[in-house]
Amino acid sequence: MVDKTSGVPLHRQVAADLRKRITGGEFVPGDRLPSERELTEVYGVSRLTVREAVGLLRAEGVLVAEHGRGVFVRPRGTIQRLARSRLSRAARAADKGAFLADAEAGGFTPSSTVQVRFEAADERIARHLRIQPGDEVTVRDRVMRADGVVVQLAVSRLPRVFTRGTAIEDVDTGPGGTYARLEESGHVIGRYAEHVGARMPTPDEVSALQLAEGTPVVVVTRVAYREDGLPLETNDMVLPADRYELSYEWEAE
Amino acid sequence: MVDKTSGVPLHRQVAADLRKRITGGEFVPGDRLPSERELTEVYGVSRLTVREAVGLLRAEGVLVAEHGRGVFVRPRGTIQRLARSRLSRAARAADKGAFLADAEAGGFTPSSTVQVRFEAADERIARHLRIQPGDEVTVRDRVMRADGVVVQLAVSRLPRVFTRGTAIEDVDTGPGGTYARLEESGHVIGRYAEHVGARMPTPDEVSALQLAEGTPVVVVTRVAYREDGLPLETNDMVLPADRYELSYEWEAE
DNA sequence: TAGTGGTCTAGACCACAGC
DNA sequence: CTGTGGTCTAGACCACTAT
Repeated sequence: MVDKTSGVPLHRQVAADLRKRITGGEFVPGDRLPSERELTEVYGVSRLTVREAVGLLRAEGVLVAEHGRGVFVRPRGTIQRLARSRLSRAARAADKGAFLADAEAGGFTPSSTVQVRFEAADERIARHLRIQPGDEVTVRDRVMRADGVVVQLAVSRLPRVFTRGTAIEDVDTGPGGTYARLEESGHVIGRYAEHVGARMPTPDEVSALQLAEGTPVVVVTRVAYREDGLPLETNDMVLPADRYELSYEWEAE
Repeated sequence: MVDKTSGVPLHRQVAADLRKRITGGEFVPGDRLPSERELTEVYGVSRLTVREAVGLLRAEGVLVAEHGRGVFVRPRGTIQRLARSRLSRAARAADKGAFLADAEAGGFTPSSTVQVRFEAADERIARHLRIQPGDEVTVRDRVMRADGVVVQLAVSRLPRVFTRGTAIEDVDTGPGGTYARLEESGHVIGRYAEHVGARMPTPDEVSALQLAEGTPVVVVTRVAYREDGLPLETNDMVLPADRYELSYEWEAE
């Protein structure tokens, strides 16, 4: 039950109690909670109050609701680990782009859909690529799937001067992907930088990535530089935070 | 207004319209929206429906509500960039730990509160540190502030065999911090690894970091290795995602 | 004091899942 | 068909902010 005189909002009391029962092991991942109407009787509050409590825990990523079935303790998903080694030249030589290398490591069947288009660089892209805003860039928009489910969105942008006449402007870039084509054109990759952040997804991303409520997205912007330091490509990746962990390692100093 | 026959839930229609008006520039960050009661008249729906719409946009991090004042378009915070160079030995030689180096780069006044305790390693820590679960570890629990506001939580753990008799077991580790003391004891850092993820914060983290609704946290686990590959330390950091961006860079191949 | 968001109730109907 | 979560209304009172 709840204490209606404590001053603590009832839905917070209910949420706290459910959270405690879940972390205490009374409900384990995958379990169905009592229905909302049952919880109104258990706690002696209205249905809206129960729904607000459940809503808090959904926003925290603790619970997921399934229409017509019930409210469940969210099952723990499999974490896919991405290490920087996925960008090794050795992997490219073996005909694999970064995502195919991930797939091999993760043991899933990869597929992806690509759209190619051309646009004018906005201010952020221009800064990353060290070009002028408005300069033409080649844009490769990819939706990546593992065993059929979308797991990653990636938008790659290159100054068009580097892609004209290459397979980078085709949907299929051929073995080794974009980076292999760049190196064939004499643009040898010298350095990578990745900028990592996180935020809540847009509604578009929620549907594209089939995100459960309370799931943030990890946003990675990778910039690939030529050996002389000139930026060649930016790649904006959006990953569901509950399915990915990124790993970086480096020598001290 | 809304279309009550379209089948699309009213609160989603309201949320979509508000989102469009915000991205369209009708409301800019910091602006106050019309009150909930005004919006009920504008859209011709009940107050709960308006509140559900506002709730969606709050969960997305688009809006923030202030009790008694109104609902506002969330102002964009300053992004603090963390690069791996903060861990350079040069910075340590200049008497600065990683956080002080960040502060200098970011132009804020740093302060922090530290608690030291000892505990038995759990399974995850044991795996990272390559010790047995139950082995004693020294735990340094830090709350870091920039200009007085909490910006980062960090929990550092080291096998106690490396810290006994050193200032690492004191609240004040002295110039250069934990890593400097380790190196003085002959444990020279050879390599770092960072594992990066994101999730929604726990209620404790929400209050400790004063997080606005719809703000995920970035979770970084850093492992520092000795030159011979032996793990020396794990550091679990929790950062508000709206205030941080992490940067990593490395040479190709 | 007036206006704001925060909380809560009682009740209703709809859409979906599963027997 | 029953039970589930999803949506919505009308109305009420409380807590906070600003004037």
